[in-house]
Amino acid sequence: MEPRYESNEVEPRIYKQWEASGYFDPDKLPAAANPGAEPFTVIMPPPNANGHLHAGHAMFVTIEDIMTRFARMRGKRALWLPGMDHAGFETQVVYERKLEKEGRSRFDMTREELRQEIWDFTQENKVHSEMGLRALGASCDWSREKFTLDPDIVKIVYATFKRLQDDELLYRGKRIVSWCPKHQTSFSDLEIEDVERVDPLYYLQYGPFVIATARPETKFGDKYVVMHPDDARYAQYKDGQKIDLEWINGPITATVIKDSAIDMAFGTGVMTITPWHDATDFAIAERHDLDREQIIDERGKLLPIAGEFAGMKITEARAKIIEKLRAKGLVAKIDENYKHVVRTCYKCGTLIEPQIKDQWFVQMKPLAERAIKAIERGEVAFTPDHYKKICLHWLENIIDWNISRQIAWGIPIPAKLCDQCGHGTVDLEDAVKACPQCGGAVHQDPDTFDTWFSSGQWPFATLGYPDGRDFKTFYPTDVMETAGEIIFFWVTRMIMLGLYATDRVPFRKVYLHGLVLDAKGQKMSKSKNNVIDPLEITKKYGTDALRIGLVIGNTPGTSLALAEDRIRGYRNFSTKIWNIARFILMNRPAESAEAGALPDISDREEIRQFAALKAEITAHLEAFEFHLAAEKIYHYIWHTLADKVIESEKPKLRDGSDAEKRASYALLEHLLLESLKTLHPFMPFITEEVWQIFRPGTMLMVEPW
RNA sequence: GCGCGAUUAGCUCAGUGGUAGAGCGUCACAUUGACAUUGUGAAGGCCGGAGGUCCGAUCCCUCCAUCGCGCACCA
Repeated sequence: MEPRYESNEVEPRIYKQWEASGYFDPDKLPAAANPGAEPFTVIMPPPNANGHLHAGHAMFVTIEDIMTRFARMRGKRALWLPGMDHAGFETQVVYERKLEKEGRSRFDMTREELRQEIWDFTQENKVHSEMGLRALGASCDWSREKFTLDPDIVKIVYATFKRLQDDELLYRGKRIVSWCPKHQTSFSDLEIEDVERVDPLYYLQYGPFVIATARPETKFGDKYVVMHPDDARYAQYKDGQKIDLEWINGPITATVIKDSAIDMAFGTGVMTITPWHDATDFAIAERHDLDREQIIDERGKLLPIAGEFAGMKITEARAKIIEKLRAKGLVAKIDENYKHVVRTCYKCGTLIEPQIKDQWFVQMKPLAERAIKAIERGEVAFTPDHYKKICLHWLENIIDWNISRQIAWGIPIPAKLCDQCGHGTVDLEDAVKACPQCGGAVHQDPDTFDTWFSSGQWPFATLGYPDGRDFKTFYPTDVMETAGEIIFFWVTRMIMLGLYATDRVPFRKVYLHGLVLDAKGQKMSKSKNNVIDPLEITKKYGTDALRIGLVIGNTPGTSLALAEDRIRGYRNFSTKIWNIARFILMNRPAESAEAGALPDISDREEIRQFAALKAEITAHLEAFEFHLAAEKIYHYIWHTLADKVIESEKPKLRDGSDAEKRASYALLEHLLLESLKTLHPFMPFITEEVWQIFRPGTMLMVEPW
């Protein structure tokens, strides 16, 4: 053996050997020959094909690889199916930033040009990410790799879309949606971030009433004045009553509306409504069948209805509008310290401008009900357990899902829209030539799907639902391992869509890991310049050191501070293992290579002790207690095998009889090989390398656990 | 507002109904040894606060505090 362990030499060599062996493919495993072998399936959360791997990827690779390797060694037909995500909106944002740096803009390109450029961009990134996963030791089956834009995946997504329409769970309609004026697209409720702010609250004189608003710039079209039906203060005003009054740009006639959504305790208990730009107001307008007018355009600028303010951005218009209202004597008072919550784009922080738009919505309640039942019945179990409650709470309060996005990069929505009435018709075969509603001419829906609509179908789509052989063998999958952060975006939707499409849960267990933070416990971000590149750590200390460093001391669901010190400590552990192996090999009796040459040492106390430890570790792995399993084998190898057993055998190895020497060697070799096996899921490279030095021609990855 | 999580050694975190553990750091001693180091040992914690259950609570229950995070259409 070399005096030093060179991870940079060993790791790529070992990985190639594994890959060449074919054992990543469950059909080529020794277990495949055994008809009784249980399948074990993990579908990889596909990394976004828009950038490099980060520390979070190293975390998921480590945990999923541990699960997969453990299952494989236990004789299961282990499948870990890799993939890459086109990541619609996320990728388009990344690409737009790139364009911006080059002095270009997506608004100067056709959709087709943009799509082609982003396609090339993702294909390049995909290769980087795939190499990164290999460097991290991922024992996934590359022959089954999927991309979310693969034609077979798209076909399955389309079939689900159609089925949703046939089952009347899909509708297209003018609904108020969350619109980002910067990104020029609508979102679902999950892409919105609520931010607390302090703004002025303006009390405006509206005829005989005083209304409170934080957004005077939306008030141009306001012609309904709403109050609670039980409000004694306004009992004199009747529902539907007309009132003439002077408003921002001249006299108007307002109509009194009584609606119990009004909070009598807020402000004056009276408000005017702007249904086009506010969800509450929209709901009131729906109930009373009121007119809706657009005030603000898609870029966040005022429309002609604003008169002299038309064309202004809302932020600059606000002060000027208040100035004018003040001059007209319509400002009753201003509360400068009004604390409220505003909705912003999760990506750019721009204020969300609600707009009424025609979008595709999935009616979620029926889907959520099935998911709730499945979770309550324990058909899907969560680690850590408290995520169960979090999921149920979200599912119980679910709202309809807007799955349309006004961006080029994504799966095109297979539908035709009517030029005249706007009606939408799902059309998978390009067969719809006229609007079934009014007979008008139709055009292709220019929108794409919310990327999560397709990712939500990932477990069954990747396995070739409904007829694929893999689907029959490997679905439902065993575990979905992913980041706790995307539980609503992804996990709950996979459960709902999986149940909907296949009538079965997509996975039996969900394991959620936390964030990987920097050494100081801060979230990594480019702006803070504290991003740790896992591949650099790997080069410096070895992948094995990084992997076990991500596992020990990390419980499911909690975040982990990644300190380089710790990884260095585990690099030292690699060195320790190497030296243990060297020492034992140095003491190998000359003839031991021949079978049966070593004495039987199975009655030694050390053997029994190890067997007991192994049983504990196995139980921890079954229970997803990877941190305990890893710490126990780590501690055993260093502080029992090296510090105690080897030390106590040294005198016999040096001065004992031949028989004693051989017995000592047999004991140490047995304990080392068993330790390597137990450590392999955590530190696959060094364990494989050392194993093959002792057992040439065999492969630890497929040794029986 | 509702909910969830956290609070344990200097730091980062495990853990258990029976006098508290790891890694890193600190200190002392040893060691050229299988060990770009390692070994032996030490210091260091009223296990956030207050009640309760129990023979016994860091662990279970209640309340509180602080921090973090979700969810929430009050203009």
